[in-house]
Amino acid sequence: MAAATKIFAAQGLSAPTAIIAKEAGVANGSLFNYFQTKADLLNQLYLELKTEMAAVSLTGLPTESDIKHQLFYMWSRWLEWATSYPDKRRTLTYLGVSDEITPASHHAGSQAMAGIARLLERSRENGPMQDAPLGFVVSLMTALAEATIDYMVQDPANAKNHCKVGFDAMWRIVA
Amino acid sequence: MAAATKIFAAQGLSAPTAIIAKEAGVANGSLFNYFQTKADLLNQLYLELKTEMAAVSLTGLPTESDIKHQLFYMWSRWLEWATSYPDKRRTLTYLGVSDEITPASHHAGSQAMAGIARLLERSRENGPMQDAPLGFVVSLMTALAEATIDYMVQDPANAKNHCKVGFDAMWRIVA
Amino acid sequence: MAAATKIFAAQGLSAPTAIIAKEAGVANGSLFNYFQTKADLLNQLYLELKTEMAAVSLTGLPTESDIKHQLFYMWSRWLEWATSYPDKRRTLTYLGVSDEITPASHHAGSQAMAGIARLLERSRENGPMQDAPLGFVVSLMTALAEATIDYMVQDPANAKNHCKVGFDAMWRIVA
Amino acid sequence: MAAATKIFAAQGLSAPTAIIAKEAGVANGSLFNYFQTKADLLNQLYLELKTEMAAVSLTGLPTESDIKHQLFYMWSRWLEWATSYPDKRRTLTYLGVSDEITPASHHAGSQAMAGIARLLERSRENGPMQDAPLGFVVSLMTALAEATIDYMVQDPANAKNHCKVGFDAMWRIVA
DNA sequence: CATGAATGAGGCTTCATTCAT
DNA sequence: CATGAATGAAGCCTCATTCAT
Repeated sequence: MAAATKIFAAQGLSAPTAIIAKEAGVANGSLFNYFQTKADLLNQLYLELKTEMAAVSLTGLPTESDIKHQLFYMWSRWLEWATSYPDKRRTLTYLGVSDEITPASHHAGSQAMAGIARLLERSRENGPMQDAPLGFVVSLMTALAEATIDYMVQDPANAKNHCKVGFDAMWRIVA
Repeated sequence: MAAATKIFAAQGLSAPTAIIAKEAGVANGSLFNYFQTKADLLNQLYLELKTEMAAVSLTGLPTESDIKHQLFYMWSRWLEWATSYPDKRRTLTYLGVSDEITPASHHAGSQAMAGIARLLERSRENGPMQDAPLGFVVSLMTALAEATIDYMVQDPANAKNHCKVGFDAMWRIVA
Repeated sequence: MAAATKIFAAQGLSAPTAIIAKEAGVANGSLFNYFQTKADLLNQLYLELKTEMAAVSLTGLPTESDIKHQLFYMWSRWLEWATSYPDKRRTLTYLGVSDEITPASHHAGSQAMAGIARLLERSRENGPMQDAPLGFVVSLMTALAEATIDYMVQDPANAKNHCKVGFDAMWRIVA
Repeated sequence: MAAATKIFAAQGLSAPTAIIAKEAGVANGSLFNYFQTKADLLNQLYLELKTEMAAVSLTGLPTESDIKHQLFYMWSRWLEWATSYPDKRRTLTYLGVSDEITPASHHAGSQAMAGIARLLERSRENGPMQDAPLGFVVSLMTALAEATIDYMVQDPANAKNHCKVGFDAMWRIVA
């Protein structure tokens, strides 16, 4: 998985399985002892990365603090993870738009983000988006996060500031 | 170009050039009389679609109205274009993340959006993002637009409403 | 087709398509411009050989002679064809028992043998097998022909005699 | 062996050894503790089935009866065995035409049929094929048996009748 | 400039066989 | 003697690109 993440990040999803196997230090065919198909590998990797991202973002959540602080904590961890593991982040981005990822995987991916969605649900209570579908709000937040990450990666010197600016923008949307 | 747009939207960028040629009603070799390579086709298509999108969004801009109305006009045209030509939009999305698109093309694509950027520049004057890099603000707006389009396509019955909700969110970000 | 016949006769149906292409003097991939699939090649070859075999066996049939002479003429031509083109015959034998050959091809193959079946139908009139299903009689005759061919190939010096002995045996079965 | 027979009958001789091992309930590597190579397995299986077939056909032969009755007894047992164990029969057919089976195995297979050949030898005494090579006569009989079996399998309702009709045809050939 | 057959490198996948445990 | 993960050669097939007509 680590090898695949690295190679996909560098070469895109069209990278040959042979390269991944070599990176992993195993033989060409060995890869297919673990994944029946390349598409299988893509789907499992998608789910793993998505799950890890969500899990990391919620680990150590200060549940005692007020909701804005909690949301900011989650947001920070998310963006920190994405900028700390650019390969994982880039690969996850590729996978998210790949047509090899099945609807089932996409659905499972959304499930993994349920915790984040719940946080957002509470954040928008009484806010201007209280009547919009929650899925819509999640999509907007995700889009902002992605755009912010891009900017942080592109201009690392001010990463922390961009992170804050992105969060404030997001907060203005929901609350 | 039209044929390529249609085929890429349906099959992804890995669609064979032969299929595109057939869709266009020409011989498979003829395609290479117009584009030296497949990557060439991708880059030209990217630029064409991006330019069209930007042009459409600004055509008929009510320059006499206040800035918020102008921004909403642009936003509406953009999202209307995207939902009216789902093939163009989907293909443009694919192209946007493809590693076949050269930095030069990406740069030219940004140039095409200069008009939109100018509008946004004026919108955020004195707003909470007045100090952020303009490129960042454009990225956030683009991300919101994409997410909103996705939702409009997914739930066409309430498309108009989603469009408005998305705009209001965007406006809260900048002004 | 000729190349495939030769190679399959020599190496069995598991012969690589690359070898066939080389024998035909074309590139590896060119084969797939003519046959979508290796299975496709097998099926088309099966039909071609079966049809040729049946056609050759009936060409110049002495329709004025009595039925036994006609049957012997057909039988002789058949066995002559098989021994003259051992590659075709061997490949046809392989194809006949391959599970790559579709039921549709088998059916079409039987159709090709309709002329031979008609001859046999007339031969068995009033004979001991007049009440058996015609298909059964055809199968028995085919089986005898195959066995006789094997013997002719194996002992070419007496091929002509084996041919006659085989025919007499067959004639005793039907008339 | 039983597992191999079943799997080969269902999937052809190209069935993976791993599937056979699984069917046999052993690890895929264990198969190679008993057979040095897959070809080895094929050859041993060929011999076992051929031997069983011949042995069954001759068990309980009514040696006191006249030769025609003995031949019919043998014929019936043969065809009964083939229709009772379609997997064994089908696998034996595949093996018979496989190029993995060595000449030595083919020879040993013929040896196993020596008893049947002897019966046929006596049957054709003074008959129309008294001067033909015995091997030829055996081949013709085998061919008829195979064709008859095919028909019995295909139309089981009249199997017994087809068996008798096939025998009568064979008898007319030799006596 | 159009055509479309030919090319051949390269990708995914299978599977007989090995071998350390 | 059993296991089963690992191997890597080999096969089928795809497809961007060329080029003679």
